[in-house]
Amino acid sequence: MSIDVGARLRSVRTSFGLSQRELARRAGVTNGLISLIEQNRVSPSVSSLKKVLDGVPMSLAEFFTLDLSTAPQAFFGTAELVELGNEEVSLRLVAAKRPGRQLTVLHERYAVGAATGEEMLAHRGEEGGVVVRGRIELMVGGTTRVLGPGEAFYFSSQLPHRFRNVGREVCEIISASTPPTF
Amino acid sequence: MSIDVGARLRSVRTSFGLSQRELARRAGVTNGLISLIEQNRVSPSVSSLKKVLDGVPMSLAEFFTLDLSTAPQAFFGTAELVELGNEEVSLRLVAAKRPGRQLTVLHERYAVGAATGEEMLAHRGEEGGVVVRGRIELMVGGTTRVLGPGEAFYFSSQLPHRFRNVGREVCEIISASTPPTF
DNA sequence: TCATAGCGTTTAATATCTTAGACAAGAACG
DNA sequence: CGTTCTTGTCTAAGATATTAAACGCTATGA
Repeated sequence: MSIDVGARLRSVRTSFGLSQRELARRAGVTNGLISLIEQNRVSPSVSSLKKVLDGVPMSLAEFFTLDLSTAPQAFFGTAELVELGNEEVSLRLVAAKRPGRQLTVLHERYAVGAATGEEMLAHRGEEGGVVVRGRIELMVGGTTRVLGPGEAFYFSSQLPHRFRNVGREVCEIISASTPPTF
Repeated sequence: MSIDVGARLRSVRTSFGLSQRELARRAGVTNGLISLIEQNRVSPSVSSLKKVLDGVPMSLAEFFTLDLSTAPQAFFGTAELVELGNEEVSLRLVAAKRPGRQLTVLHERYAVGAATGEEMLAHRGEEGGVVVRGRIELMVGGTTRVLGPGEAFYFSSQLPHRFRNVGREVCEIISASTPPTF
């Protein structure tokens, strides 16, 4: 069928967190038009569709290139995270199935005494994160430091690094790295 | 008044070698509408623009992604070929600067008056080649040109095209096909 | 020279889009 | 409980897109 412009526009608008009236105001059209377009009650002229998209903003090329089937999931429940780790170190991956992902976001959980291994890790890219609970010993390059809740890290992954839980309780970290390693 | 829909459509139509009436017939609209759109006298509705593009055929995404400034070079003079071979085997590379090329070259021979058929060819992929001997008339899109020894061609096979030997001797060309067989 | 056929353009009538404004439903608040 | 936001929807009137048919032009050929 003829390109579901309505669904595309609604998807775009809501993903930007805009109401019909707010988008209409930015685009210089009426809210009623947005409504009619989204219901496919009318097929907008290219010029008015462009005006609408200018309010987002988004180009016509991007609009028609959108793949609705791969509507980016923005929120993930605990059960929707993919478990990648082992008994000692739990790695819960966010947005695992998202194609073309440029980030690896992990919810890491280290058992008492657990570490990322005897060997130092080293790979391309950068990574960073924040400690949520417990205490983690982080070695980066030649430097070692123990981080507690609220403290954070960010370094080039090419530097040899290792994580180790030196506290008396489970340690949790939220981390991100690029390019995606998982 | 950005996004020159009229110029885009005219570029697309002529590159496919279609008249306004022929495109209108294929698309199921009137020739007058094509004319008005190409002059930017009206801004077509998305639905009618899609109908028009269906007659080419081309998707809305491709249409709005078109880069009018970078029209791919379709013809190459002798001086525009890049010499890659040695004394034993001479390799004159066609469209050397074209990125993402995916071709393998073949050898064809046309008898006097021979052609690839009355119908225009159109298929996926790309093709190119060099005339070795004789003269060949090549139609690509809306353009026709007679090529002689040393001259060459390279175009997207989606553009309607036809070869015809208009000389008085056998014509040899080195042609290419896609996807690459070697 | 006239006739025919093709081309892109233009115009008047019609179909469709777009606006302005009103409507009903839901949420926040006193 | 109302009041006052907001949300998306709907409708009649106005603006614009689209059609059908004609125009002027160029080329071809009898």
